[in-house]
Amino acid sequence: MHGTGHWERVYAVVRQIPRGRVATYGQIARLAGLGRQARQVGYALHALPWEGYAPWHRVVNARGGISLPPGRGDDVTQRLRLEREGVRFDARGGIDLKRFGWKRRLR
DNA sequence: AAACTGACTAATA
DNA sequence: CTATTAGCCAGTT
Repeated sequence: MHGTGHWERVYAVVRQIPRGRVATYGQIARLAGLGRQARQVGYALHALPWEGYAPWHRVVNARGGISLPPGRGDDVTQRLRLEREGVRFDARGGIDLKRFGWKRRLR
């Protein structure tokens, strides 16, 4: 079905992430009013209705790294897209959230 | 209906 | 730094 579940809420927040910025699952969960169910955020993104429904590639884990399991190539796609938006990865394959973390309003 | 699953996080050891 | 534990909860089997 569609529109069911609170995933739409997650998608709405993800769409607000500006280009060249990234947000963590926990952050999305909080902004979406889901409290601490960061897992559900990742789950929601996995179940995207279709590619382009929301910029899923701008969501990373708390360490600023990609959480997608390797093997499907999705992780590569995510990194590629982020780099194209100007997000830099360090040697460890992590993003400096201090610089690229999405600061929702403020400042 | 009960058990299992999972693109997570934070705290502990 | 890595490993383990617990919390969280909707969707799937």
